[in-house]
Amino acid sequence: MTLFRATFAVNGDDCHQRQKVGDKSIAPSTWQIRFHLDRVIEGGTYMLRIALAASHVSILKVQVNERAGEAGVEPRVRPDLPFSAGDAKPNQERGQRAFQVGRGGRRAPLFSLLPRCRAPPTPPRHRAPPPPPRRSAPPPPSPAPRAQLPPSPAHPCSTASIPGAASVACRRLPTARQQLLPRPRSPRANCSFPGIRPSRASASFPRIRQRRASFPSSAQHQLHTALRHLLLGSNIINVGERTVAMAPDQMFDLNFEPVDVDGDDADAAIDNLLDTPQGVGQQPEVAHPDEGHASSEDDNAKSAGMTVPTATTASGAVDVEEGVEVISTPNDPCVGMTFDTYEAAKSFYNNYARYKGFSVRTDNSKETKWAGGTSRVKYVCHKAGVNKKKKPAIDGPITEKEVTKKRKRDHIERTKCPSLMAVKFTRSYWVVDNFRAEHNHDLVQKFSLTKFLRSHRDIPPEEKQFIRTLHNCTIKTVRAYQLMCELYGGEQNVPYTVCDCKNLHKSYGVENEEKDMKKTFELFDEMKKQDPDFFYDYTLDKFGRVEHLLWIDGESTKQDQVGTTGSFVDTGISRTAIIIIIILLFIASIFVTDFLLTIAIVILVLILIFVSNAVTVAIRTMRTSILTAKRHIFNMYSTVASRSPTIFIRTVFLIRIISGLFISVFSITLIVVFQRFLIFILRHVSWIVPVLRPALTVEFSNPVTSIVRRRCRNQFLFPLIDLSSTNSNFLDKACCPLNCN
DNA sequence: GATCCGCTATCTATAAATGG
DNA sequence: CCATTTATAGATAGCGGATC
Repeated sequence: MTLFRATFAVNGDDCHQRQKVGDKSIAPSTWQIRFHLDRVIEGGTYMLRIALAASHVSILKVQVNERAGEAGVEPRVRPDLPFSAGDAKPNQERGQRAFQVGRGGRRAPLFSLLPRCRAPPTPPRHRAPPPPPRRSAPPPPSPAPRAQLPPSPAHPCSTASIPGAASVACRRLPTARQQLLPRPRSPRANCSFPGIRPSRASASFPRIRQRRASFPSSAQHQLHTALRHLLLGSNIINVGERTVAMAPDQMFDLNFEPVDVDGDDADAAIDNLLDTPQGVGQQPEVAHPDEGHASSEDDNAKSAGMTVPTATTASGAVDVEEGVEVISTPNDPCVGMTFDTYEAAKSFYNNYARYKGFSVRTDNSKETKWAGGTSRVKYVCHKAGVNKKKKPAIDGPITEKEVTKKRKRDHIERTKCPSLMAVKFTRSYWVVDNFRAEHNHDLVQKFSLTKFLRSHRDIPPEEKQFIRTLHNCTIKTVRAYQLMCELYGGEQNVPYTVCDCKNLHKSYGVENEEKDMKKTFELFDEMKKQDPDFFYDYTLDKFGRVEHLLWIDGESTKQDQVGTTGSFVDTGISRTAIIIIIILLFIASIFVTDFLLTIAIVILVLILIFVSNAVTVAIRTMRTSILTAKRHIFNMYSTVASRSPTIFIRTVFLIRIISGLFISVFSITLIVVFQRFLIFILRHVSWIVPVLRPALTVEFSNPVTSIVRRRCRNQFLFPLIDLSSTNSNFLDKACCPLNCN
């Protein structure tokens, strides 16, 4: 039962900020969450789950049962739990516990503290042999026979939250039946090793967990320890002589009776709940020899001063401490290894490849009739095969394109690398039927650099959502990436590049590409309701797309000051431009004796000056009077006037040319009257609009290519477009009365 | 006949250079 | 810093020969 879930978009202002009390003093703010429970089980066990994001040194203080101490109300916290020095500061009065995190410069890693959704566990088709006992830590006895019943569908995890927001969620303790089910810890069950016990470094090397393990350990360990004590201390784990925990993937309903589990599982449950990588911030776990190996290559590399991953590290963890990378050691693939899906096989091989320092691609796949689809897939090193032959040079004259300097591109030189892993479908599962480990090229030795390899670059879904949220909050792409670097503890830990963020940002624009016109017209309709004089019209091309768009706001005709307000039609003419034209005419008459040539030169100058000026005025008008929101980070002038010569404003063109010719003969007053007369005609003589529409509308693009139009729409109308999700109030801002401040 | 293997052509998605 | 462009990687399918 999720009681509260906060997001930046909806309630970003609900962040727990300090409050000013009086002039100088600052007091912390407090959230109080009340659980309205219909049925409370006395002596039951309930779990409070907290996600915390802090950018500075922060103190988390949790108080449970504020009525503790009152008559008939028992305090539900254990005041006798020890706290590690530096990890937590107990304040045990009235059941309070306070923890300080983020101290020492390193900030609490964000995502490692957040709950996440897990996919429903896939029942393994091919069961792994029982693992032998560990040497270092013998496993506890199995509490109950598992996997006797088919796994129940996982409850939809509703605890996923937008990063950066606090969330409080509870989960249901497992029922007796659920305890008999295989614990969906990881995709490890999707893989089995013939003759080899499945290790934590096997196919259970989930990418997301591996990535999360790359957070720095110090602050994470602090918070982990703090929350661990909090959970252990607040009657979560102790019921009688047994400890109580929850299944990691089961929702916790406060109205269900809790079920005990053994202490080790409780320990693991909390580890899983906190989503903290094993061993991070603790003594590195010594891996079993079966789990990996420290090859002679590694030793050689070490002796050569290179940083190599070692086998004696935590599972899946990569940390950077004083320049030394620490990662886990996945098992090598071997013939006979089985997987549920070929995607799982690829994921496993990809993780192995990242540890080794190469990238993976799919070489080819074959289909057979009996399999009903792909039956064999071969994954190879990214340097397998040979580079494509370049097309032979075309005889003939050298074109301009060939002369133009070509871009520098990354080039992967394929070396016929023999490394591969082939999996074959055997009617029930996928089995590795071929594996070659040797490479004929150098591998990436430093683990943190492997993120640049193609197959290892990825932005996890939750971080995509986070970046999108940042983007909607006007945080630029590069800034968002810098933030992620900060959260990861350094750019070397971020599993993607700033270029990936840019491309992700670009994809957001593509999503809205088909919505912009609809949103624009909705906005225009709204504006028309508020401004009865507002007028707009449009034409469609043969494909039904908006070809021309015209709008006139009501303020344009009410302003006496020509040239500073108005719409695309009423762009007016600036007095500065008039002076310039008179000077140009004077100069031209001095140096050019031919009358017609003089007129031609003047017309050209007029076009250049007026069109440019008109666009400038129109852009300024749009910026100040219509697009009132703050998300206008685009260079309209360069878009319309400089970069797109196909775009011009016919209306302005005609009006300005005619006006400019009149300037040399008549007074400025006549021009103003003429312009206002045109506008009056446009607004009040209905039949003239369709007649003059082609000349009175703004040409946005060549309808064939639509590139210019898309560019113009993306930049010019983008603030009107992205109305989804977080900026739901943007429309209200944009629809405020025109020329409002 | 089914399968495997190597090679090539074609298409698509995208990384990243480029210009404004 | 952003939108646009474009070369490239990767995916896919097809073909022919070899092998079982």
